[in-house]
Amino acid sequence: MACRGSGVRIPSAPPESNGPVSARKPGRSIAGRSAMTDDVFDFEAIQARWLPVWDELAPFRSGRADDPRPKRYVLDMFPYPSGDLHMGHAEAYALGDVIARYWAQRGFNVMHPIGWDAFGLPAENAAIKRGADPRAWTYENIATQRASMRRYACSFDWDRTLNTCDPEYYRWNQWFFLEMFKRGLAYRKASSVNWCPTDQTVLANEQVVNGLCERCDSVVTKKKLTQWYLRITDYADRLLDDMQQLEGKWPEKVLLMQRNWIGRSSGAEVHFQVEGRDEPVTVYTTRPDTLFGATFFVVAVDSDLAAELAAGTAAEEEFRAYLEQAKGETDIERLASDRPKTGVFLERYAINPVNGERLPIYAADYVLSDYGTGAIMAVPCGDQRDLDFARVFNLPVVNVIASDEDPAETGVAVNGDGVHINSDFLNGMGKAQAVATMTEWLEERGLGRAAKNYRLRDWLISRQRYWGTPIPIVHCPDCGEVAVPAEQLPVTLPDAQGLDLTPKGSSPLGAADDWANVPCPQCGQPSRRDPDTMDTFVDSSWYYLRYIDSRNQQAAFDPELVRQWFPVDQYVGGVTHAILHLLYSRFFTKVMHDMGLVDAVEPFERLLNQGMVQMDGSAMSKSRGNLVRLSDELALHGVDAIRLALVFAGPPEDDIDWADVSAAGSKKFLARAWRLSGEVQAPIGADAAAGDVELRRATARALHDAALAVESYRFNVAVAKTMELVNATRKCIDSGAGAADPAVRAAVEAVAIMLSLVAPYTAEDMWARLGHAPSVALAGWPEVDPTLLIDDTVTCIVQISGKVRGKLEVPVGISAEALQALALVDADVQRSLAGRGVKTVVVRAPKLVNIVPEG
RNA sequence: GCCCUUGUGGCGGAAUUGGCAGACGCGGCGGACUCAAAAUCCGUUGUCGCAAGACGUGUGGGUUCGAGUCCCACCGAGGGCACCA
Repeated sequence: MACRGSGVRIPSAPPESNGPVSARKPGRSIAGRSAMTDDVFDFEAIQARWLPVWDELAPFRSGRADDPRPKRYVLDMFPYPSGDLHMGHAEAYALGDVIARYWAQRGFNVMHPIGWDAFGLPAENAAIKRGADPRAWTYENIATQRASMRRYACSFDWDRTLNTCDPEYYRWNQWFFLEMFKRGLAYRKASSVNWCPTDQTVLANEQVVNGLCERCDSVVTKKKLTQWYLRITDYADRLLDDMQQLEGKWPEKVLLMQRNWIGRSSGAEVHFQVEGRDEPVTVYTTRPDTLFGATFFVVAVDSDLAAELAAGTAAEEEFRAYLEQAKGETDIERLASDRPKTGVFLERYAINPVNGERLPIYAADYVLSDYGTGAIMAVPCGDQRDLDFARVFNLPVVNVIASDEDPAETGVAVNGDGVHINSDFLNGMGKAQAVATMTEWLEERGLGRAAKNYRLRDWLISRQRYWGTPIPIVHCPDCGEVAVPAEQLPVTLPDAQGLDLTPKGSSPLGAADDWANVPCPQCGQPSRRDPDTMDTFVDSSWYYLRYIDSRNQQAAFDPELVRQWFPVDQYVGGVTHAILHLLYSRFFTKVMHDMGLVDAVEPFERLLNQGMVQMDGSAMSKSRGNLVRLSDELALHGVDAIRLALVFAGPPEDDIDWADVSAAGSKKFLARAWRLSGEVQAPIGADAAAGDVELRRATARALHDAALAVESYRFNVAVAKTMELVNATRKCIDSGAGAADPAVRAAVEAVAIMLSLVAPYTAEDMWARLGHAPSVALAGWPEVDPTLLIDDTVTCIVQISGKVRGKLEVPVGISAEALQALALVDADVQRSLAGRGVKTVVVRAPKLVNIVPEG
């Protein structure tokens, strides 16, 4: 069976000097010395053999203070403990592990932590459904995932784990919140907020996708509520400008999405007098140059200004009805495209500051109350929305940008650059000059000024749910909002026992009187705790800092340790978090920088977004019936084969269709590689330089190429290079220098080390069979002799008019003249030239000659 | 509608950035071993053609001695943004 040809010997067990290792090898020490047992790749036995060894050796512990190796922080997005790990986790963690293990092999002190994002709605909802305690349910799931992760054998430092639902963790959420509160970065305000009727809680803007709740797809409605916010808008410019240093290190797509989300625009504020009102009304516009084209004025229907302007006018009743109607609309309805414009004339007029024209004021729902000032000057010739509105209400259109088409006729606004007309002192100017001139004109007269605006809103963090971090504020009838003193932190969650967790629009914590009733920390009179909990994105906005010092009882982390490890060198996770989590984390990092806690201003040096794992073209899910269970696949093919299959399937950023992946093929390759380790006959330390030079070249090339591939995220290519080396070694043993050649040992050792990035069990077993002590994970990436990367001779391609017509084997150092001469006398070339003369010859020595014939 | 990304064998995907297209693997085909199968191993596999050869990287044009790679136009797929004044 497995014995092929001659020269196959029975491989010996690892030397006894390995002590604890050989003692742990079932089947090998007892009856396992037959060729049959030793030459069969038994992944279950291999997994069972090495897991306990690794537990003991802990090769990836990163906390030693005296570690002289340079640091590298590799971070995987931590999982949500909603059940066992699935295929998506398997891919993400396999990819992150390749990077972490590679840098460990390269001699870095790699910190590769893992923890659990353990607070949040899914856990709570699942708990409600089963009548279980969310706490018990969460910790059970964490235990399950933890066991799965251990078996999945990522290079995690198990000394650093954290759960965000532990009081020792969320205590520091509360501490940060209070630090922000002190600095005016956390504040409470009444505002119209997004409300999910299913989850019965408010949502941040970022959690509303196309008018639907990001988690449950319910249609989101609006509610006027007083809630806690974090002042992320204070950091808008820095969040935007600091992205320059991420250029080329983060996916362009993510940077673009963040830029769009922040949505900075520049223009001007313009003050308009309103008849019958003392104070002018200010509007924001990106096109102050089109002020002469303003023919009416619009205020957001749900703004305070609209109500004020309507009060006491003949239009008041109509306005009220319109407001009611607008309030009842969901974002879905409001944002529907090609929806006709609606509005109400308020019987009031604003005065255009540049020409004194009276502009009728309308209330409309197409103007947003929370962007800019909630009021706009309407320029129908240049703005499509204003033009649409003008056409519905028969308002005049004044063209201020020269164009062949008349917007009033065509219904298409002219919104680009162009020569200004009908614009008095701007006539004849282009856009840029006109904007500058008008802004200056306004500033000189106190009628306006240059201004910037953002799409980004402050981050609403209150949630009316149980399973989260309590907001550490006490509401006192006299003192108002009072911070819980730092020494009283954490404010722990009350027991869920006896609380009604079903969503009902107010926080379950508010009903826990024993918990909620406290004396005011300032004046001592009876007060109540804030009943809301924090958005779980607060938890994940700084967990990567806590890992650095996760057992610290005195502080969130030691700034000195953070100085050593921060920022994260490589972050790996799904693109689904391109806006929310990454934006919030960047914000937190900047706040902490301002607090003097961290040096860095950006948390994540490099970012890799892995794709999703699908099945038959769509996302795996139980309801679709196309769910591939990770645990089944692991049992069938083994951990290494699944990891290898996922890494080899394609570029990490691309989606993987499990239907296109061959786990069986991966297993076959691993067995093939593993078998080599039993055939090596040269002793440890044999001088490879004395071995077969072709195999030595192949080994050097493979190590070199695989390293380059890993460093540029082309992990699939790194695997292919490993496969090539296995093939070359196989060939060398079977039909070349033979198994005793020292180059064979060097090649197989290189295979084990390269394989250790993707298939740690197989690699470790190979390493032991080669006679080495564990762990292969820290064996070190072999030095490559650069002279082996350069061949003595190369194949020179001879082209005629760009088509390959001949090949020459030439020395690498050949001169262009010699090569040209050689090419021209080549028999194949002469035949193809068929007597035609030579016009020009392009020589790129030593690899290419291109001959251009005459005619 | 606007912006971005992308298009290579039956399939997943390679190609030192302008220099042998299809590395590596899956699948297929042929063979060895086997009573047989599985496993394993060897060979083969872009298309057309018996062959020499011709044609081939979504389509059409262009630049170049030479284009998967650069430029223009179009077509298809995926993603982001979408009343943000």
